[in-house]
Amino acid sequence: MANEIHLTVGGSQRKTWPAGTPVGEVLAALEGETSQRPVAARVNGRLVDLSFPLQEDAILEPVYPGSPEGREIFRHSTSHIMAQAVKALYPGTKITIGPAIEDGFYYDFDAPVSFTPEHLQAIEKMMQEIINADLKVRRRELSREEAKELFRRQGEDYKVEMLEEISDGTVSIYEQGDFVDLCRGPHVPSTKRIAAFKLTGIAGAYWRGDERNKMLQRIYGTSFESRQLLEEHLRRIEEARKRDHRKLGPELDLYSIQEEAGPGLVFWHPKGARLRVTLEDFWRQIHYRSGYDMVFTPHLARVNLWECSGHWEFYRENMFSPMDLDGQKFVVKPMNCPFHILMYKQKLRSYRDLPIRWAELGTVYRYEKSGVLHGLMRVRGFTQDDAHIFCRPDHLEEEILRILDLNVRVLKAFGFSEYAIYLSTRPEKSVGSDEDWEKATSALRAALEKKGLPFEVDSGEGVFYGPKIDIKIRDALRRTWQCSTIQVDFNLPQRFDLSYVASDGSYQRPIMIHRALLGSLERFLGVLIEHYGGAFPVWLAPVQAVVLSITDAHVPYGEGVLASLRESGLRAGGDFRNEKIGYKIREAQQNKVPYMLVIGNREVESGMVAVRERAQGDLGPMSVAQLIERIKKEAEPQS
RNA sequence: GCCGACGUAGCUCAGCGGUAGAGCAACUGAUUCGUAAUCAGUAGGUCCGGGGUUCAAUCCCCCGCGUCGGCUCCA
Repeated sequence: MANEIHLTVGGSQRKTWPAGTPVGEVLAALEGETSQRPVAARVNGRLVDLSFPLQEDAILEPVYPGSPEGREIFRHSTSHIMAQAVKALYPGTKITIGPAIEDGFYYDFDAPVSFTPEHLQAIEKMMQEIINADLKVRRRELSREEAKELFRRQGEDYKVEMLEEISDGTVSIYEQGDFVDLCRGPHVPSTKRIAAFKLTGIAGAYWRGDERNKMLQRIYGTSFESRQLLEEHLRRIEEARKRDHRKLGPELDLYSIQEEAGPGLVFWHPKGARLRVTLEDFWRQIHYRSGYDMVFTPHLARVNLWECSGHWEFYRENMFSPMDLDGQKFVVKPMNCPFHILMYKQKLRSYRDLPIRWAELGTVYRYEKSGVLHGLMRVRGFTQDDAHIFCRPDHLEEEILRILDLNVRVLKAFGFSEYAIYLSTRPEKSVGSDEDWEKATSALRAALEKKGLPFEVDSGEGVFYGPKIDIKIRDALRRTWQCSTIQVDFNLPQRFDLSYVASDGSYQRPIMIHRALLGSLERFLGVLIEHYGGAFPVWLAPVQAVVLSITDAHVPYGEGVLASLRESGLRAGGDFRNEKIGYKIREAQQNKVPYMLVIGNREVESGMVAVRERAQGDLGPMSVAQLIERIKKEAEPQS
């Protein structure tokens, strides 16, 4: 005799059902045929399969494929389908793990063949067959021992290894056709529910993410609840590809990286250099206005300095090998801090001198493993927009607040107003007293709160020498980039025995703050190229305007216009070649120059220029003075 | 560093065991033109580098270097 249970669906629908009814049946009866079908459900907040039998009164919420949870579920199911296809096509393949990730899923395999794009096509075909076969996805619970036996018989060593480490007595497995996987679920009820999928890439990945372990083969893919959404997603990837700074940068003649010179070493061409100079000028100005001083320090130092700082001990694998000079070892700097510290120590400092704020666009060299280099984003020589603040403990919160203030102002100038902020706290291995850590961490936290900046706490993710704030910016394609970092340091002041004379005549230890707002100029410029898609705003554009002559007869007038633009400080160029105007416009447009100034008979006669803006098109005639004023107004950084 | 793919003219790419080709760009000439490509001609290559196999290698094999996709790491 089945008991009756009461179910609440969608807040209002209360109904009575026989106990043991599967979730899917209840939802199907309530939803009718017309509405979107759920892929899973929440029962009293817990995610379950549609086959889950309801045994007690519950609040029932359907999970639809379009929701973030729904997507995660069917993507996870798609990864199972892929694993099934791979096992069917390539016997002997061992499966490991295959989760849903942001924008898709992957599955890691230990396979006897090494996968190529052609294999992916075959796998996709097989996956489609599995989907068309409408295989039911069944959940089963068994004891850990039974599961181990099951996977052992199938030769799934990785699953057995995983089971060894699971402490629960019972585990769940999911089956579809002849495929079985150890999995928590939930999953879609049938393979047919995967509307649109695509395999997107092959890569190596270490078993359990540990480089000492075996390298497995990972296949990436994605799936969506409709074909249109999948196509939209693929278009977005295409858009990101078009904006790739590694393509746009050389195309716009901004920079190059050359095999002949070495990997990860950047050459800034004239246009890229203009961009960088503009950025640096802005940066220096805003720092002077914010109470910083600029310093310059050497690129080399005796290895002893790095021994004293601790870098030689802890950071050596990232440093270029020392060079022998007159029997002494010198090292190229991977960081600027020890130099600023040496400058601090040049004289006795009074508490009245603090805080000292020293900023430097310091070029550093770090040995990065060859496989991690990536355009401008990850290089071996780069310039940090570095600063070190030496202050008293009672200054700390105020200084952090000032940094955050400056930080936000600088980022906003480039149109970055959305951040993901992380406060990282004390890690296991660290130096300094509990009290220091506590004070510094709460100063960081208080400053963030006062600024009203929302943040997440990354527990134990601080650097060994102190807590830190990291700010990631979100770009025009909504991708995030780590740029700014603010780190409190108890370690270096102690290692270098820094001190200041306090008001009572005693010697006290200053606190040091390391901070970078843009991070590295190379990376930041790379981010900017992608953020703007190469079409820099007028204030940054390496060339703000080009003068285009229609025929040779207009060249002298055009040269005059160009001269006055340059005279008034604008970055202007001219294209006076014997080419048709359409050709010149096309080229200027491809170079993403904000203003194109067309010069023909009409302009020569009226003493004007015909202005074309790269996005708005033809703006009509304007006097040169008017134009200069317009561009100058647009060229002021927004800070 | 690890796994895999790739490397042909400045760029995008074709080719293939018998000595390398296109389009765009460059250069020269003609054309003097009004808002995203005027026409014609010329020139341009250690086919990433080094070994090996072969009568013969850009092509096949091995070793490097570099790039790309990831992993690990990170500004």
